[in-house]
Amino acid sequence: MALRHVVLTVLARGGLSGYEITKNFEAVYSHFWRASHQQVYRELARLHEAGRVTAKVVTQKGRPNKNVYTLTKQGLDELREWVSASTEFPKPQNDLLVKLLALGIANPQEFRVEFDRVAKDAEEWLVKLRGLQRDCLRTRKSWSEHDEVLYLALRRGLLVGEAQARWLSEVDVYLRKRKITA
Amino acid sequence: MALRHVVLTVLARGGLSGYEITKNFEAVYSHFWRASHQQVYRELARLHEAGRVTAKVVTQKGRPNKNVYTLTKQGLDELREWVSASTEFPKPQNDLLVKLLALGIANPQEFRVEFDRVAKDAEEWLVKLRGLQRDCLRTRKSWSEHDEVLYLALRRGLLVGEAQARWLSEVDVYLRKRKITA
DNA sequence: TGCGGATATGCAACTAATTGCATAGTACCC
DNA sequence: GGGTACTATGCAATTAGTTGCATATCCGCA
Repeated sequence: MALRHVVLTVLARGGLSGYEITKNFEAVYSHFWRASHQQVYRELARLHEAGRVTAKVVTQKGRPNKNVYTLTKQGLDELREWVSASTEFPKPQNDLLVKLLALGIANPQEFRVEFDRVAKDAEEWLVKLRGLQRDCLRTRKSWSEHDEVLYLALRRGLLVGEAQARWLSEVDVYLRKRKITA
Repeated sequence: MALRHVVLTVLARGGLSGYEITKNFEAVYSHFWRASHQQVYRELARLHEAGRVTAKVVTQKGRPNKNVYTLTKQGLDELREWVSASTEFPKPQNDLLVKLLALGIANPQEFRVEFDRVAKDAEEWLVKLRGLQRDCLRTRKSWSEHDEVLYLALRRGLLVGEAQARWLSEVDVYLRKRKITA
Protein backbone atom coordinates (compact mmCIF):
# COMPACT_ATOMS: atom_id res chain seq x y z
CA MET A 1 0.00 0.00 0.00
CA ALA A 2 2.35 2.64 -1.25
CA LEU A 3 0.31 5.48 -2.72
CA ARG A 4 -1.51 5.82 0.59
CA HIS A 5 1.76 6.60 2.32
CA VAL A 6 2.98 8.88 -0.43
CA VAL A 7 -0.16 10.95 -0.03
CA LEU A 8 0.25 10.99 3.76
CA THR A 9 3.85 12.11 3.24
CA VAL A 10 3.01 15.07 1.03
CA LEU A 11 0.21 16.09 3.40
CA ALA A 12 2.63 16.00 6.33
CA ARG A 13 4.20 19.17 4.92
CA GLY A 14 0.87 21.00 5.07
CA GLY A 15 -2.74 20.79 3.92
CA LEU A 16 -3.32 20.36 0.20
CA SER A 17 -6.16 19.64 -2.19
CA GLY A 18 -6.30 16.62 -4.46
CA TYR A 19 -5.55 18.80 -7.41
CA GLU A 20 -2.50 20.34 -5.77
CA ILE A 21 -1.19 16.89 -4.81
CA THR A 22 -1.58 15.71 -8.39
CA LYS A 23 0.21 18.79 -9.73
CA ASN A 24 2.96 18.25 -7.16
CA PHE A 25 3.40 14.69 -8.39
CA GLU A 26 3.75 15.87 -11.95
CA ALA A 27 6.09 18.73 -11.24
CA VAL A 28 8.30 17.65 -8.36
CA TYR A 29 7.91 13.93 -7.79
CA SER A 30 7.45 12.72 -11.35
CA HIS A 31 10.90 11.15 -11.55
CA PHE A 32 10.26 8.91 -8.56
CA TRP A 33 6.49 8.62 -8.23
CA ARG A 34 3.61 8.83 -10.67
CA ALA A 35 -0.10 8.76 -9.94
CA SER A 36 -3.14 9.86 -11.88
CA HIS A 37 -5.59 12.36 -10.43
CA GLN A 38 -8.21 9.61 -10.20
CA GLN A 39 -5.88 7.56 -8.03
CA VAL A 40 -5.17 10.55 -5.79
CA TYR A 41 -8.83 11.43 -5.28
CA ARG A 42 -9.75 7.86 -4.50
CA GLU A 43 -6.90 7.55 -2.04
CA LEU A 44 -7.91 10.80 -0.34
CA ALA A 45 -11.48 9.52 -0.02
CA ARG A 46 -10.17 6.35 1.64
CA LEU A 47 -7.90 8.24 3.99
CA HIS A 48 -10.81 10.49 4.93
CA GLU A 49 -13.04 7.49 5.48
CA ALA A 50 -10.38 6.00 7.76
CA GLY A 51 -9.98 9.21 9.74
CA ARG A 52 -6.39 9.79 8.60
CA VAL A 53 -7.21 13.21 7.16
CA THR A 54 -9.80 15.92 7.65
CA ALA A 55 -11.35 17.74 4.71
CA LYS A 56 -12.25 21.40 4.52
CA VAL A 57 -13.82 23.22 1.61
CA VAL A 58 -11.89 26.35 0.75
CA THR A 59 -13.74 28.93 -1.33
CA GLN A 60 -11.60 30.51 -3.97
CA LYS A 61 -11.95 33.56 -6.13
CA GLY A 62 -11.48 33.25 -9.84
CA ARG A 63 -11.50 29.44 -9.75
CA PRO A 64 -13.61 26.54 -8.46
CA ASN A 65 -13.57 25.75 -4.74
CA LYS A 66 -11.28 23.04 -3.49
CA ASN A 67 -11.18 20.45 -0.71
CA VAL A 68 -8.11 20.91 1.40
CA TYR A 69 -7.02 17.81 3.30
CA THR A 70 -5.01 17.91 6.51
CA LEU A 71 -3.40 15.04 8.44
CA THR A 72 -4.99 14.00 11.71
CA LYS A 73 -3.02 12.52 14.58
CA GLN A 74 -4.05 9.08 13.37
CA GLY A 75 -2.71 9.90 9.92
CA LEU A 76 0.56 11.09 11.38
CA ASP A 77 0.84 7.95 13.51
CA GLU A 78 0.20 5.68 10.57
CA LEU A 79 2.87 7.46 8.54
CA ARG A 80 5.38 7.30 11.37
CA GLU A 81 4.74 3.58 11.73
CA TRP A 82 5.15 2.98 8.02
CA VAL A 83 8.49 4.80 7.86
CA SER A 84 9.95 2.42 10.45
CA ALA A 85 8.31 -0.69 9.00
CA SER A 86 10.06 -3.05 6.62
CA THR A 87 10.50 -1.96 3.00
CA GLU A 88 9.63 -4.18 0.07
CA PHE A 89 12.39 -5.28 -2.25
CA PRO A 90 11.91 -3.47 -5.58
CA LYS A 91 10.60 -5.62 -8.45
CA PRO A 92 13.25 -6.51 -11.01
CA GLN A 93 10.66 -6.82 -13.81
CA ASN A 94 11.82 -5.61 -17.21
CA ASP A 95 9.92 -5.84 -20.48
CA LEU A 96 12.84 -5.29 -22.82
CA LEU A 97 14.63 -8.27 -21.34
CA VAL A 98 11.66 -10.51 -22.01
CA LYS A 99 11.61 -9.25 -25.58
CA LEU A 100 15.26 -10.22 -25.93
CA LEU A 101 14.39 -13.73 -24.76
CA ALA A 102 11.66 -13.91 -27.41
CA LEU A 103 13.91 -12.51 -30.12
CA GLY A 104 14.46 -15.97 -31.60
CA ILE A 105 10.92 -16.13 -32.94
CA ALA A 106 10.45 -12.41 -33.66
CA ASN A 107 11.32 -10.01 -36.45
CA PRO A 108 14.78 -8.74 -35.47
CA GLN A 109 14.62 -5.65 -37.71
CA GLU A 110 11.36 -4.51 -36.19
CA PHE A 111 12.71 -5.13 -32.72
CA ARG A 112 15.80 -3.12 -33.53
CA VAL A 113 13.67 -0.09 -34.35
CA GLU A 114 11.89 -0.39 -31.01
CA PHE A 115 15.16 -0.97 -29.18
CA ASP A 116 16.65 2.20 -30.67
CA ARG A 117 13.61 4.14 -29.57
CA VAL A 118 13.98 2.86 -26.00
CA ALA A 119 17.68 3.74 -26.01
CA LYS A 120 16.92 7.22 -27.29
CA ASP A 121 14.27 7.73 -24.59
CA ALA A 122 16.74 6.59 -21.94
CA GLU A 123 19.31 9.10 -23.17
CA GLU A 124 16.78 11.92 -23.21
CA TRP A 125 15.69 11.03 -19.71
CA LEU A 126 19.30 11.25 -18.55
CA VAL A 127 19.80 14.60 -20.26
CA LYS A 128 16.70 15.91 -18.52
CA LEU A 129 17.86 14.68 -15.11
CA ARG A 130 21.34 16.16 -15.63
CA GLY A 131 19.72 19.48 -16.43
CA LEU A 132 17.68 19.29 -13.24
CA GLN A 133 20.82 18.44 -11.30
CA ARG A 134 22.62 21.51 -12.65
CA ASP A 135 19.67 23.74 -11.69
CA CYS A 136 19.55 22.13 -8.26
CA LEU A 137 23.22 22.51 -7.45
CA ARG A 138 23.18 26.22 -8.25
CA THR A 139 21.12 26.88 -5.10
CA ARG A 140 22.84 24.33 -2.90
CA LYS A 141 23.78 26.84 -0.22
CA SER A 142 20.17 27.58 0.68
CA TRP A 143 18.76 24.05 0.69
CA SER A 144 16.19 22.98 3.27
CA GLU A 145 16.10 19.38 4.47
CA HIS A 146 13.32 18.76 2.02
CA ASP A 147 15.49 20.06 -0.82
CA GLU A 148 18.28 17.74 0.29
CA VAL A 149 15.98 14.74 0.01
CA LEU A 150 14.69 15.92 -3.36
CA TYR A 151 18.31 16.03 -4.46
CA LEU A 152 18.75 12.43 -3.27
CA ALA A 153 15.71 11.55 -5.39
CA LEU A 154 17.44 13.09 -8.36
CA ARG A 155 20.66 11.21 -7.59
CA ARG A 156 18.72 7.96 -7.55
CA GLY A 157 17.19 8.73 -10.91
CA LEU A 158 20.60 9.53 -12.32
CA LEU A 159 22.41 6.49 -10.93
CA VAL A 160 19.70 4.05 -12.00
CA GLY A 161 19.28 5.81 -15.33
CA GLU A 162 22.98 5.61 -16.05
CA ALA A 163 23.00 1.92 -15.16
CA GLN A 164 20.11 1.36 -17.55
CA ALA A 165 21.93 3.28 -20.30
CA ARG A 166 25.07 1.24 -19.77
CA TRP A 167 23.03 -1.95 -19.93
CA LEU A 168 21.38 -0.84 -23.15
CA SER A 169 24.80 -0.28 -24.68
CA GLU A 170 25.78 -3.84 -23.72
CA VAL A 171 22.61 -5.09 -25.36
CA ASP A 172 23.51 -3.03 -28.41
CA VAL A 173 26.87 -4.82 -28.62
CA TYR A 174 25.05 -8.15 -28.42
CA LEU A 175 22.59 -7.18 -31.15
CA ARG A 176 25.39 -6.01 -33.45
CA LYS A 177 27.20 -9.27 -32.90
CA ARG A 178 24.05 -10.99 -34.07
CA LYS A 179 23.96 -8.60 -37.04
CA ILE A 180 20.73 -7.04 -35.87
CA THR A 181 21.14 -3.45 -37.03
CA ALA A 182 18.75 -0.68 -37.98
CA MET B 1 -0.16 -6.93 -19.86
CA ALA B 2 3.27 -8.25 -19.24
CA LEU B 3 2.93 -11.64 -17.55
CA ARG B 4 0.90 -12.84 -20.51
CA HIS B 5 3.86 -12.23 -22.80
CA VAL B 6 6.36 -13.64 -20.38
CA VAL B 7 4.39 -16.87 -20.31
CA LEU B 8 4.14 -16.88 -24.11
CA THR B 9 7.90 -16.34 -24.26
CA VAL B 10 8.78 -19.28 -22.05
CA LEU B 11 6.33 -21.49 -23.94
CA ALA B 12 7.97 -20.48 -27.23
CA ARG B 13 10.92 -22.64 -26.21
CA GLY B 14 8.71 -25.70 -25.85
CA GLY B 15 5.62 -27.02 -24.10
CA LEU B 16 5.54 -26.73 -20.33
CA SER B 17 3.10 -27.20 -17.48
CA GLY B 18 2.08 -24.41 -15.12
CA TYR B 19 4.15 -25.95 -12.40
CA GLU B 20 7.22 -26.11 -14.60
CA ILE B 21 6.79 -22.49 -15.63
CA THR B 22 6.53 -21.45 -12.00
CA LYS B 23 9.64 -23.42 -11.10
CA ASN B 24 11.43 -21.87 -14.06
CA PHE B 25 10.54 -18.42 -12.81
CA GLU B 26 11.94 -19.21 -9.40
CA ALA B 27 15.12 -20.85 -10.61
CA VAL B 28 16.15 -19.04 -13.78
CA TYR B 29 14.13 -15.86 -14.13
CA SER B 30 13.82 -14.83 -10.49
CA HIS B 31 16.23 -11.93 -10.81
CA PHE B 32 14.22 -10.28 -13.56
CA TRP B 33 10.69 -11.61 -13.26
CA ARG B 34 8.62 -12.94 -10.41
CA ALA B 35 5.18 -14.47 -10.49
CA SER B 36 3.27 -16.69 -8.11
CA HIS B 37 1.91 -20.05 -9.23
CA GLN B 38 -1.62 -18.64 -8.90
CA GLN B 39 -0.78 -15.91 -11.35
CA VAL B 40 0.74 -18.41 -13.77
CA TYR B 41 -2.22 -20.80 -13.70
CA ARG B 42 -4.70 -17.98 -14.19
CA GLU B 43 -2.71 -16.57 -17.09
CA LEU B 44 -2.51 -20.01 -18.71
CA ALA B 45 -6.28 -20.39 -18.37
CA ARG B 46 -6.74 -17.02 -20.12
CA LEU B 47 -4.31 -17.86 -22.88
CA HIS B 48 -6.09 -21.18 -23.39
CA GLU B 49 -9.46 -19.43 -23.46
CA ALA B 50 -8.09 -17.05 -26.10
CA GLY B 51 -6.70 -19.87 -28.24
CA ARG B 52 -3.09 -18.82 -27.74
CA VAL B 53 -2.12 -22.20 -26.30
CA THR B 54 -3.34 -25.76 -26.43
CA ALA B 55 -3.48 -27.94 -23.34
CA LYS B 56 -2.68 -31.62 -23.10
CA VAL B 57 -2.84 -33.79 -20.02
CA VAL B 58 0.32 -35.80 -19.56
CA THR B 59 0.08 -38.79 -17.24
CA GLN B 60 3.09 -39.20 -15.02
CA LYS B 61 4.40 -42.01 -12.90
CA GLY B 62 5.24 -41.33 -9.32
CA ARG B 63 3.65 -37.88 -9.33
CA PRO B 64 0.34 -36.19 -10.20
CA ASN B 65 -0.55 -35.67 -13.84
CA LYS B 66 0.19 -32.33 -15.42
CA ASN B 67 -1.29 -30.08 -18.11
CA VAL B 68 1.30 -29.31 -20.73
CA TYR B 69 0.63 -26.12 -22.67
CA THR B 70 1.94 -25.48 -26.18
CA LEU B 71 1.84 -22.29 -28.26
CA THR B 72 -0.56 -22.14 -31.18
CA LYS B 73 0.07 -20.10 -34.31
CA GLN B 74 -2.09 -17.37 -32.81
CA GLY B 75 0.02 -17.40 -29.66
CA LEU B 76 3.19 -17.16 -31.69
CA ASP B 77 1.74 -14.27 -33.73
CA GLU B 78 0.70 -12.36 -30.63
CA LEU B 79 4.16 -12.77 -29.15
CA ARG B 80 5.86 -11.65 -32.36
CA GLU B 81 3.67 -8.58 -32.46
CA TRP B 82 4.38 -7.72 -28.85
CA VAL B 83 8.13 -7.93 -29.32
CA SER B 84 7.99 -5.26 -32.02
CA ALA B 85 5.43 -3.09 -30.21
CA SER B 86 6.39 -0.14 -28.07
CA THR B 87 7.84 -0.78 -24.63
CA GLU B 88 6.61 0.98 -21.51
CA PHE B 89 8.96 3.24 -19.64
CA PRO B 90 9.83 1.51 -16.35
CA LYS B 91 8.23 3.01 -13.25
CA PRO B 92 10.62 5.01 -11.09
CA GLN B 93 8.63 4.28 -7.89
CA ASN B 94 10.75 3.83 -4.78
CA ASP B 95 9.49 3.33 -1.23
CA LEU B 96 12.70 4.19 0.57
CA LEU B 97 12.79 7.59 -1.08
CA VAL B 98 9.30 8.38 0.16
CA LYS B 99 10.39 7.33 3.64
CA LEU B 100 13.28 9.79 3.43
CA LEU B 101 10.81 12.53 2.55
CA ALA B 102 8.75 11.63 5.61
CA LEU B 103 11.79 11.43 7.86
CA GLY B 104 11.07 14.82 9.39
CA ILE B 105 8.07 13.50 11.27
CA ALA B 106 9.36 9.98 11.93
CA ASN B 107 11.60 8.29 14.45
CA PRO B 108 15.07 8.58 12.86
CA GLN B 109 16.60 5.81 14.97
CA GLU B 110 13.95 3.31 13.98
CA PHE B 111 14.30 4.34 10.35
CA ARG B 112 18.06 3.87 10.56
CA VAL B 113 17.57 0.25 11.61
CA GLU B 114 15.33 -0.36 8.62
CA PHE B 115 17.67 1.50 6.30
CA ASP B 116 20.59 -0.66 7.38
CA ARG B 117 18.53 -3.76 6.73
CA VAL B 118 17.74 -2.57 3.21
CA ALA B 119 21.41 -1.77 2.56
CA LYS B 120 22.43 -5.21 3.82
CA ASP B 121 19.86 -6.90 1.57
CA ALA B 122 21.13 -4.90 -1.39
CA GLU B 123 24.69 -6.02 -0.70
CA GLU B 124 23.66 -9.67 -0.34
CA TRP B 125 21.73 -9.45 -3.59
CA LEU B 126 24.84 -8.16 -5.33
CA VAL B 127 26.99 -10.90 -3.84
CA LYS B 128 24.52 -13.48 -5.10
CA LEU B 129 24.48 -11.98 -8.61
CA ARG B 130 28.27 -11.80 -8.72
CA GLY B 131 28.40 -15.48 -7.78
CA LEU B 132 25.98 -16.30 -10.59
CA GLN B 133 28.10 -14.26 -12.99
CA ARG B 134 31.22 -16.20 -12.06
CA ASP B 135 29.41 -19.51 -12.60
CA CYS B 136 28.05 -18.25 -15.90
CA LEU B 137 31.34 -17.05 -17.32
CA ARG B 138 33.00 -20.40 -16.66
CA THR B 139 30.95 -22.00 -19.44
CA ARG B 140 31.03 -19.02 -21.79
CA LYS B 141 32.49 -21.03 -24.67
CA SER B 142 29.45 -23.26 -25.00
CA TRP B 143 26.69 -20.66 -24.66
CA SER B 144 23.54 -20.89 -26.73
CA GLU B 145 21.72 -17.73 -27.79
CA HIS B 146 19.36 -18.26 -24.89
CA ASP B 147 22.32 -18.40 -22.51
CA GLU B 148 23.64 -15.15 -23.97
CA VAL B 149 20.35 -13.42 -23.20
CA LEU B 150 20.25 -14.90 -19.70
CA TYR B 151 23.70 -13.40 -19.22
CA LEU B 152 22.36 -10.01 -20.34
CA ALA B 153 19.63 -10.43 -17.73
CA LEU B 154 22.32 -10.99 -15.14
CA ARG B 155 24.24 -7.93 -16.35
CA ARG B 156 21.12 -5.82 -15.96
CA GLY B 157 20.63 -7.06 -12.42
CA LEU B 158 24.24 -6.25 -11.62
CA LEU B 159 24.33 -2.79 -13.18
CA VAL B 160 21.04 -1.73 -11.60
CA GLY B 161 21.96 -3.37 -8.29
CA GLU B 162 25.29 -1.57 -8.19
CA ALA B 163 23.58 1.74 -8.93
CA GLN B 164 21.16 1.09 -6.08
CA ALA B 165 24.04 0.24 -3.74
CA ARG B 166 25.87 3.41 -4.69
CA TRP B 167 22.72 5.44 -4.08
CA LEU B 168 22.26 3.83 -0.69
CA SER B 169 25.79 4.85 0.24
CA GLU B 170 25.00 8.46 -0.75
CA VAL B 171 21.91 8.28 1.44
CA ASP B 172 24.09 6.91 4.22
CA VAL B 173 26.34 9.96 3.96
CA TYR B 174 23.28 12.20 4.19
CA LEU B 175 21.94 10.35 7.24
CA ARG B 176 25.31 10.58 9.02
CA LYS B 177 25.45 14.29 8.30
CA ARG B 178 22.11 14.55 10.06
CA LYS B 179 23.54 12.41 12.88
CA ILE B 180 21.13 9.59 12.21
CA THR B 181 23.21 6.57 13.15
CA ALA B 182 22.40 3.10 14.37
C1' DT C 1 -22.49 34.69 -26.56
C1' DG C 2 -19.94 30.82 -27.48
C1' DC C 3 -15.35 28.36 -27.28
C1' DG C 4 -11.10 26.72 -25.56
C1' DG C 5 -8.28 25.95 -21.65
C1' DA C 6 -6.97 25.73 -16.85
C1' DT C 7 -8.79 24.46 -12.38
C1' DA C 8 -11.18 21.01 -9.65
C1' DT C 9 -13.53 16.64 -8.54
C1' DG C 10 -15.11 12.22 -9.02
C1' DC C 11 -17.65 7.60 -10.67
C1' DA C 12 -17.56 3.17 -13.14
C1' DA C 13 -15.56 -0.49 -15.49
C1' DC C 14 -11.76 -3.02 -16.23
C1' DT C 15 -7.21 -5.23 -15.64
C1' DA C 16 -3.54 -6.82 -12.77
C1' DA C 17 -1.40 -8.49 -8.64
C1' DT C 18 -1.53 -10.39 -3.94
C1' DT C 19 -3.04 -13.40 -0.26
C1' DG C 20 -5.27 -17.04 1.77
C1' DC C 21 -7.17 -21.25 1.27
C1' DA C 22 -8.26 -25.96 -0.65
C1' DT C 23 -7.39 -30.24 -2.92
C1' DA C 24 -5.00 -34.41 -4.28
C1' DG C 25 -1.29 -37.81 -5.54
C1' DT C 26 3.13 -39.77 -4.37
C1' DA C 27 7.38 -40.69 -1.75
C1' DC C 28 9.90 -41.46 2.17
C1' DC C 29 10.77 -41.98 6.91
C1' DC C 30 9.69 -43.53 11.54
C1' DG D 1 -0.33 -46.00 9.97
C1' DG D 2 0.99 -41.04 10.53
C1' DG D 3 3.78 -37.06 9.51
C1' DT D 4 6.29 -34.35 6.31
C1' DA D 5 7.55 -32.70 1.95
C1' DC D 6 7.30 -32.23 -2.88
C1' DT D 7 4.52 -32.20 -7.12
C1' DA D 8 0.49 -30.15 -9.26
C1' DT D 9 -3.66 -27.35 -9.75
C1' DG D 10 -6.83 -23.96 -8.85
C1' DC D 11 -10.73 -20.79 -6.56
C1' DA D 12 -12.06 -16.63 -4.03
C1' DA D 13 -11.42 -12.32 -1.95
C1' DT D 14 -8.97 -8.34 -1.67
C1' DT D 15 -6.10 -4.59 -3.07
C1' DA D 16 -3.99 -1.74 -6.53
C1' DG D 17 -3.70 0.54 -10.84
C1' DT D 18 -5.60 2.07 -15.47
C1' DT D 19 -8.85 4.04 -18.67
C1' DG D 20 -12.76 6.33 -20.08
C1' DC D 21 -16.12 9.32 -19.06
C1' DA D 22 -18.75 13.14 -16.68
C1' DT D 23 -19.33 17.42 -14.42
C1' DA D 24 -18.65 22.16 -12.98
C1' DT D 25 -16.37 26.83 -12.29
C1' DC D 26 -13.97 30.55 -14.06
C1' DC D 27 -11.02 33.26 -17.42
C1' DG D 28 -9.85 35.33 -21.72
C1' DC D 29 -10.81 35.94 -26.34
C1' DA D 30 -13.22 36.58 -30.67
